[in-house]
Amino acid sequence: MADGRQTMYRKVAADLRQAIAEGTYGSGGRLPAESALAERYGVSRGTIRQALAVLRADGLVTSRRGTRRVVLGTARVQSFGELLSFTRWARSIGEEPGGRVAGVTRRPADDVERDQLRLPAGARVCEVLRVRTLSGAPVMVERSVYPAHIGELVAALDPDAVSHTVPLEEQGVLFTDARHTIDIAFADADDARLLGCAPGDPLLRERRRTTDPSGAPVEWSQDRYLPGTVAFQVHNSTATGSLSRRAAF
Amino acid sequence: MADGRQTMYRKVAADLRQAIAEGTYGSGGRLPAESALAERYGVSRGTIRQALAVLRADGLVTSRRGTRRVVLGTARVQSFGELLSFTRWARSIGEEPGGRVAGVTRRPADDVERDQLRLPAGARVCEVLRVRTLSGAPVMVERSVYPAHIGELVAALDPDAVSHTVPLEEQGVLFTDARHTIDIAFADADDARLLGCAPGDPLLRERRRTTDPSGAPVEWSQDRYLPGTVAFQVHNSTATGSLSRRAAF
DNA sequence: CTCGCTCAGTTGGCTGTACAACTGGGCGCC
DNA sequence: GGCGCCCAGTTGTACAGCCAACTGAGCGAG
Repeated sequence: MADGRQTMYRKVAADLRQAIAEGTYGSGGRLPAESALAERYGVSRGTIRQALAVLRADGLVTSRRGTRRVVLGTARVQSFGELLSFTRWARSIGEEPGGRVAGVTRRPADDVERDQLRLPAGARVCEVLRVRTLSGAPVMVERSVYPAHIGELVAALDPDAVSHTVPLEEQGVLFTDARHTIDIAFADADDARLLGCAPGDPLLRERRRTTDPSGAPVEWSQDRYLPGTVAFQVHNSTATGSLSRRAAF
Repeated sequence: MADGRQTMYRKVAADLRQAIAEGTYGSGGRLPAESALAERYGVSRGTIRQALAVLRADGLVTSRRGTRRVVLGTARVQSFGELLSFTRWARSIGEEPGGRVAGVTRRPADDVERDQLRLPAGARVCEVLRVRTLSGAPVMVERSVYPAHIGELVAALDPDAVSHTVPLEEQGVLFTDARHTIDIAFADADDARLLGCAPGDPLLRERRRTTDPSGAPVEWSQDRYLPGTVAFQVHNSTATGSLSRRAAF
């Protein structure tokens, strides 16, 4: 998963994840007890519990007082980076990502943008309009709005660059937290032209605000996917929840 | 909420959540150190860390080695129950939920249903078709498929009952984990008739598989929302992730 | 045979300790 | 003034232990 930090609980979690994926415990089967795992890996029970919390958050196992953990499924969960970057995501599923910048505009931030990016009145932003392709076919239109200082870095990138997030991270712009809102939008003239659909056609919309390690917003993006190209999947439990349904009126 | 189990870390988490919502630390402000919170609440640092992990999962605070935690936002996150039950969700946002059963069918499970509900070949299921309303206006069509033994309980419910999940839980059917897949679907004849739209109109689709504490699937449901009525929101970070994007081809 | 009780096994919750890794500000040097 | 180093403060990781709460299976009484 490209996360080089090798701590014990990550190693244990990775090992258990692989064992589950290989069907070692079966679907609906039971995991060994925490104490047994602790002995097997030569670590304390606390470390095992940390590893299992990761799998739990990924929706791979249940956990309930009194009985051993049960395998829920073998779902492949993407790392944060794969979710954030269209390029990384496409490569992780074996598709060839592409993209073309269709427009860069610098202008004062509107009210929504000032709120989302936590900018002062009068601040300027940089908006990048891009169409993203899989194996050459247009799939998604991306409207990313950056604060001016980050926008400069983006604008300086090679217009043909497939990925923007990767070079940004190399220049020290880190993405660590994101809030996603998913609903339906209808294609405007730009969408229709870039995606090859008709104006008014429905698109799956993901709006995303991303923040850096210090909690400062670095990106406010709106991605619009052609129907039938992607779906979003979330795991959720009484113990761990990050999904909510919002009224849209 | 409605989670009566009063453990220390839950109390601390609830208290901090409220303080954040009230703006005590400001947006972008910094939380007290774990050790300071431990002293304030009279608990160990481990318990504080457990409480903060909850807020972190909800996307309320960052956390990074070396510096104090930063407030990310005050987003209201719904409990698992509010997300699972249309009725509870509607009430939590101050709307009056309604519903009407438009059809109950008992039949052999198809391949997808057998896979999702982990049923043996030849098993039968019970499908309930319902239209859900907010303040009388149709908003969503729900197609829920239950294994036969649970389907009997559902079919025995009052047809006018607003909520199905609440009485089911009272009868000992517990919902603890769910996997949601969100994309676009197009209205069929039933959808159009029940929602008052035209066949072929786009709908926001949420497919959901819910499991009980032992990991056994109890429900496989497909909900279709009229555009503009709801949006789904997810939090996500390098540390915690349960959202993924899936190819739909 | 059935019901209820007991009990070993298991996870949840909490404490305390120690050290590692990292941040940000302040201080001193140039 | 500007630069780099150092250090106090803070969170991350890991260990060890204790008890509570709960489950499921097995046993015994009726």
